[in-house]
Order: sequence, then structure tokens, then C-alpha cells
Amino acid sequence: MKIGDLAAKTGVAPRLLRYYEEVGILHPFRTGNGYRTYGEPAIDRVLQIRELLETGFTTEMIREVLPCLEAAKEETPAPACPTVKDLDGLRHQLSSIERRIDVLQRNRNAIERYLRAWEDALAAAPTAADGIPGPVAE
Amino acid sequence: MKIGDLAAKTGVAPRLLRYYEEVGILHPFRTGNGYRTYGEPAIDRVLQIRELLETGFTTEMIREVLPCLEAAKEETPAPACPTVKDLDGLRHQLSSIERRIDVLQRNRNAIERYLRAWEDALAAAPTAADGIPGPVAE
DNA sequence: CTTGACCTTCACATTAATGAAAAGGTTTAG
DNA sequence: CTAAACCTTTTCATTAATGTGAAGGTCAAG
Repeated sequence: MKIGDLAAKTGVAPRLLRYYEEVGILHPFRTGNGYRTYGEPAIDRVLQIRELLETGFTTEMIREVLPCLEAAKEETPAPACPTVKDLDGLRHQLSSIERRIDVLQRNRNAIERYLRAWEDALAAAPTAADGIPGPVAE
Repeated sequence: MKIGDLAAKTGVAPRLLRYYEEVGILHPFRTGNGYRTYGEPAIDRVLQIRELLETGFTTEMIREVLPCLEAAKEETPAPACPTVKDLDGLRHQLSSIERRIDVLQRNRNAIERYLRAWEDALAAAPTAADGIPGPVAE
């Protein structure tokens, strides 16, 4: 699969696919003439990269966790041997992810409460709506 | 409270506090001589800004959700009146946050599985550890 | 051969964050 | 009161990360 095909199948611009290679999170083969070629798994990989980036991961974090995320999908115990240091890095990533889940859940709950309160209020009296909390000094 | 005090209490550099004002997520008062002054709530606000930024929010998203996050903390139903358009924006933020929670939970689970598998394997045979999955072309 | 896809390379845009200069306000010791 | 030390102000510039655009050249299919 050439870069244009992968771009079409993932919705990610060729230019960006080259960038992902540059930062070491995507590793295409090369044909004799220098063209990048990608296998089928690259499609899922690119989609997962997008997902992780949109969720706030950096390319560096992705470079660290992506191999293990893909290994974790297989039914075989693990196709590759991480170092003790690698495992420590993963444990660190894990707790960072858990902290972020906490933050997101807390804020999701707050926004839900706020929305629910206003939806109820507007349903009761659909005449009172104007201006957001507004710039109040702190 | 002057900017240096707030910086000391939050661990966020004065320079960065001015930046947060510039991008519209922090709104200090001004004293006669032009100095910024902050109230006590600014401490929590800054800490929450840091938390949200580290979790992947942009300053633009924060500008949109922060007023409602603070409103949601009060016991009174809601101190300010959002527009229908504001509520739509919040609903959009909400689903975006939920998507991100999903992504994080999926990846947390995958990393946990991977870690557990290797911790078990290493506990059983502490002799086999070397090299992470390694760069394999895709 | 012309067309379109690919290659590399350089440059640019945006966001979050920081550095530094230059000028002025505030505080405290003498 | 003065002077030194310190804090704030604005402004211009810069860094790192993610992402794009475009020029100039190569490759391959019609």
C-alpha cells in the first residue's frame, strides 16, 4: 500500500503520515524506488495514533506505549521482551493516564450537572436565557 | 493578592499567569498603579487550569468550559445565564470529553493487561528480559 | 509524452510556554 | 530622604510540538 492509499483509508494527509514516520511512530517499508509501502495493520495503527493524539498524548508517549498496545491485542502472551526500565516507563504512563481519566471524569460530571440544571430551568421557563457567566475578575 | 503571591501559591510563574490572562482564561482586577490583583478563588482556578491543560484541553476549550465548571460547584442552581448556543457548545465539549475518557480507559486496560502479563512472566522466569517490541515496519 | 502520485527539502502556522529588555512602582535600611 | 533591592508592567522574540504548503525532481501508468 502506498502513502496515498493509506491516506485515503485513514483520512490522514500523506504529509502527516510522513511526519509520523519522522517522529518515529510509523515505520513503513521502502520499495526499490524509495516509495513508502504500508501493510494492512498500518491502517489501524494510524487511526490509533490519531485517537491518542486527540486525547492529549504526545508523539513521544505514543512512541513508548504503541508497541505494547499492539502487543496487548494479540492472544499470545507477548511477542516482545521489554526491559525492566521499559516496564517502569509503562507503569508511569499508566498512572499518568489514570490521573487524566480522573480529571476528565470530574469535569464531565460537573458539566453534566451544569447542563442538566440549565436544561431543567429552560424547560420550566423558556424565557430566560442570555449571556454566559461572563468575564468576572478573579 | 499580587501576581507574585499567586505564583508562589500555585507554583505557576508570573509570566505564565499573564499569559493566561492574555488568552482570556484568567481575569485579575487592577489596582491604581496597574498591578494585577487576584482574589482567593484565583488559586483554585489556576490549579484547575493547569490540570485541564495537562489533560489535553486547549486554552480555547478552557475558556469555554471554565465558567460553567465554577458555576457547577456552587449549590445555587446557576449564577449565570448561558445562551442556547453556549449550551450546545457545552454539549459538544461533553461528548468530546466522553470520547477521550473512552480512549484513555481502553488504553489503560491494554497497558494493564500487557504489564500484568509481563510481570507474571518475569516472576516465573526472571531470566528473560531484553529489548522492547522494536521498530517493525508497518 | 503527459499526467498524476511520490520523493525530499525548506518554510510557514499555531499553540503553549519562556526569555529578556526597558521602564516604572514599592519597600526597607541607613 | 535616599539608595538599593525587589516586584510589576509592557513588548518583542524565541522555543518545542503538531501540522501544512509549496517548489523542484523522480517515477510510472495511460
